[in-house]
Amino acid sequence: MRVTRAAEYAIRCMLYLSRQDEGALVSRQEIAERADIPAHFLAKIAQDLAKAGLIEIRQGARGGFALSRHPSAISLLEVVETMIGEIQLNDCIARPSGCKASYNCAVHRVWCKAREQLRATLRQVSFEQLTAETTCLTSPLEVLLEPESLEGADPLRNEMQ
Amino acid sequence: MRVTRAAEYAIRCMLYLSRQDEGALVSRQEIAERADIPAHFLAKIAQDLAKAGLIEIRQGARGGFALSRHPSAISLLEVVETMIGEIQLNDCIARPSGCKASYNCAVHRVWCKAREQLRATLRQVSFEQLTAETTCLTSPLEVLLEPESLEGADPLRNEMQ
DNA sequence: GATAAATAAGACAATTTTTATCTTTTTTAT
DNA sequence: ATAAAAAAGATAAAAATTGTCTTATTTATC
Repeated sequence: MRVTRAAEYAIRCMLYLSRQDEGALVSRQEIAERADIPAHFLAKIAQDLAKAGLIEIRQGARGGFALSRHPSAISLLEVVETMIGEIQLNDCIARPSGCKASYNCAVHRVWCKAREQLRATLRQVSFEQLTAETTCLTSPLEVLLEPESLEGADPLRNEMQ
Repeated sequence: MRVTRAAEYAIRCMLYLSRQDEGALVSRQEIAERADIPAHFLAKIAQDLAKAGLIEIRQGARGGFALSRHPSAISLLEVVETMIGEIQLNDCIARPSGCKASYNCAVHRVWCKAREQLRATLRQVSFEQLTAETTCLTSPLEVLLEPESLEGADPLRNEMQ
């Protein structure tokens, strides 16, 4: 298991979308700039998020991304696992064939327990909760941005019908 | 955080040593063969384990490795973190500079909580406990080995003075 | 319908990490 | 003195990650 940069970006993207008005469609460019994600990389990430049913993608002029569900129904676990696959702490768990006694191994059982604890913790956290509190994308980031870029971004935002 | 192959090997090595008589010195070759670890890779791993004070290395003829402490005083966490560094679930935690509001970020706090849970779980498990139960290195592996290789390994084992 | 704006898709490259392997040196028991 | 064993470090191979770039496709708007 490794929380990759891609997963980190996915979280930021979802966080940014969660802070918009419900169902708001936001362009990839805006998200990329505001959440500090390489734009083309975000395109790939968005496709994974879309396949997982977390966001809707609208193509074409004035296209962009929008959350498929309310942030209260999206857990941190779901976003992370969409990007890095089901969390496995080690190969022994991931590939039982590599471990000659996984069904009956004490070490294996510890990893399983740790894994389930971790997943439970991440599952309990929704994006609604996260946006209710301060995050990396709230004030501290905005302070760092140029005022113009903030204003310029707004007109790009509209509602998905 | 990723439990690398090296960490997995380190666990197996420690598990193998834990199952010997207390203070037993075992050659690198024997451990490598019996725990299915590439011998030269094990040499590197052993040096990390030795630096961390987990094992003693005896050089020269009839040299080898021995546990520095009783298995009850060695936790799974200590072995894992010796190999992969202090567990961090994501970069945001590892490098606060990369996260613009880590001190005050809701996502950050979730990762911190998950991290401490994981570390606590691994800290609670000692190698004495692990060897008391079946592991990948007990019977299932032995069954797979040729009888000769099992007998041939024994004479290599002796006590560290 | 034409145009422009936006994403989709996929090839490709750079970087980093991991996983080794090999050779030479040093240490130690006998 | 010899041989067995680990130390140390250079090097290579493999895999994963992190991007970038180009071409296609889709869509809103005029």
